[in-house]
Amino acid sequence: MCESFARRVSAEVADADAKAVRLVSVATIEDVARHAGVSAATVSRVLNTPERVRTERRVRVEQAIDELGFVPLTAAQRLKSGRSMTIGAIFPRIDSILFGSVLNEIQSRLDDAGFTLTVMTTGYDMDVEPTRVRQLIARGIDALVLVGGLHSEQTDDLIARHDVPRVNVWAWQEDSPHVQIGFCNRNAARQVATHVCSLGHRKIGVISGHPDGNDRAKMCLLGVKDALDAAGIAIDPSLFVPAGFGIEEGAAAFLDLFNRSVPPTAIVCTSDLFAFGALREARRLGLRVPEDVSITGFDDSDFAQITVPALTSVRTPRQMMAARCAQTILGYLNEGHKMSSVRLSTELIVRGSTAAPTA
Amino acid sequence: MCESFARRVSAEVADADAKAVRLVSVATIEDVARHAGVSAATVSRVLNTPERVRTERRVRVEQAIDELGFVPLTAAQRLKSGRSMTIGAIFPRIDSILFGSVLNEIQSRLDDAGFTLTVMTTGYDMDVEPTRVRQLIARGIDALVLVGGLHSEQTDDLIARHDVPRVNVWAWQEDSPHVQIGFCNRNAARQVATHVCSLGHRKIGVISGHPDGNDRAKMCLLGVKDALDAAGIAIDPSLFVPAGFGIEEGAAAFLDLFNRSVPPTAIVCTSDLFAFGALREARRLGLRVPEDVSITGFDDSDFAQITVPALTSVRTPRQMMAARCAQTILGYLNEGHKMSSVRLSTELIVRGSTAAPTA
DNA sequence: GCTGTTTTTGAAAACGATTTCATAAAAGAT
DNA sequence: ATCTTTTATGAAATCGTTTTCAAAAACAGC
Repeated sequence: MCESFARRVSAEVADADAKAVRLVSVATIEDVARHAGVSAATVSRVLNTPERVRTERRVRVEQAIDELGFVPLTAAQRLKSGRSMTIGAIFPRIDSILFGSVLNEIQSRLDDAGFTLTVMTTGYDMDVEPTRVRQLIARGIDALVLVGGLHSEQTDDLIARHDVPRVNVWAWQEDSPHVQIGFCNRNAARQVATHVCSLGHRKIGVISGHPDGNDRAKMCLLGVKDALDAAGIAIDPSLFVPAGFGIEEGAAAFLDLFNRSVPPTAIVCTSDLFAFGALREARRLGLRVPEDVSITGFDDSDFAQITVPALTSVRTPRQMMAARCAQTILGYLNEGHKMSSVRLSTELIVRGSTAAPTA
Repeated sequence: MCESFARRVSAEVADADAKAVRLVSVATIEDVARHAGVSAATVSRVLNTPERVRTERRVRVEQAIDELGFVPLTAAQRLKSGRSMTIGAIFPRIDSILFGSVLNEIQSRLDDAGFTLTVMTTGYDMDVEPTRVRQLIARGIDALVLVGGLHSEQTDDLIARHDVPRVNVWAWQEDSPHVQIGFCNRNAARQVATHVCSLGHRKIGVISGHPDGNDRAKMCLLGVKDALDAAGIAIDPSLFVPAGFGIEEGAAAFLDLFNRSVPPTAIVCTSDLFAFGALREARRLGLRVPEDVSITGFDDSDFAQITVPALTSVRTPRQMMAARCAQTILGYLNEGHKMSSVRLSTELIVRGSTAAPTA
């Protein structure tokens, strides 16, 4: 009944003194039509195809819209037109220097095209992903952005069944059946690990994300192993320490590695965050970087330049990835262009945190 | 016609072999009803009030829902029930170590309660705010989160007219007419500036965000001035350098300040990012911190601990703010509890980047 | 001024859920 | 077994837009 009251009030207002409209609720398109003395259809046309409404009436309607503060509900639009002008994205988290900047870029590009981005997070828990997909589908998203190439069958199934255009970002694999806009994590990790090997390190610790359910972490590990193999270094699984996301976790993993009887001379981290934690912990332990231990990051975040020493890392094309992702989706939705995969390249950035091991 | 085809296919499937359902589009509640041999009303009840449906039929319906991969469209729900289960938030940006973590926390708390957060950004441009508000209102948000206390008249008006519950975060001011959950920026800035003054600095540079249209920046500047006043230091406007958001901008501002004939002995930054940039630039210029120049940050981000020296900053209660914000909104929406303002406190964290000036 | 064409317009039917209301079925009381 | 009460169910109205379709108005050409 609260609602019917609101509607009644707004109707009264429409008929009465428009100047006095304030703090009054929701006007519908019918209210606007009545206020302007036209039909609802005409109001709708003013909103969507103004060129097919006579100037004189259009102006009158626009005025009415203004006076009543009318905002058309997307829910009703969605229902009738089948498009929600919303793109969904499922990311491990919103924060983190990495995801944030990508989301920001995607969002602002979609915004410019009149689309809205709705972001949901998994907190790195693969099991909640199908739920998120369902929530987004329920919202009628016109397309979906996922992080990484590996997703549960349930996720894939839901997306396929509902025929939602889909783009995977942040990964690129030869044989993926999906549209993917990203880079090869394996290759990127190999780049930085190769650099460390070529400096002469033989005992190399690795701090990575948990590989289960995270293909990026998995691929990074493979890349590091590729490099070790190529350098003829035997893989010692005990030197591979998985860590949860964050600086503290990186620090803890570093401490773990340096509690060994013979600690590594270099630490390869598959995230800058881990490396920051490692750097901090190294300093706390009185270890000099890179003299006592070399440390590398992954992603070349903004903060890689502000540490002492600055962090050797591998630059991943996040801005470009975001831009191409938005562009691909918009091209498909607006122009009907086929979506296609894009493989972006990564670049090793050598800074002060790596050096040859001291004999 | 594409749509009617899809509907036809899904109907056929519903009648035929359900096992074969794959890559087929959207089932409606009617399809489910037909498939289960019940009415749409019953399906709706299974979804919303399952306890009022006989077990035997409920199971049949649940099975049908599963087999058809039915997901109810929120658009239709919104239309009928008036609630969208969506909360809107308008932030300057999604990335940035600060906003990201707050958004993440708000989002995950709302998620737990079945609400979705839709974030829109302004890029620090006040002029686009009304547009964002309009977009969110169009989406039928049940509540809105804004950053800061100062907003355009148009923004306030739209929100009021549409009767959207509103919470301002990230600021707290004595006389605000709105619900605000945050801290006093002025006070926080005063805390850190007072610390610098009490160390004996007399010539203090300030790097802050642009104060126009940004009440947080404005309040921070006032706080710094409060401290200088209290210490009996004359305000020198030329030492107040506004900067755009980011590390680079902080570095540039620092450089500007140190190109003066008599550079300051301490730099107060109203954002950790500025301070990181300043630290980097100081190192590049061969200046020692804190011996040659003291530098302070604002917000105590995670990275304040990993710089060398670690950054003196003022900790702002971001997690708590996010948590209370979500809690307040949920309490109002779900339980009807009146929303009320919360003033959170800040804490000065002294680390290695500040010291007394060397004579 | 009349006819034929084009442009504008409004009435009404969707879109896909929820919800009311009346009826049917089950349970309980005697 | 019958009557009352309670619980389950389905038909139909509804939410606020868009869109189709047919009618009305404007415009042209003669």
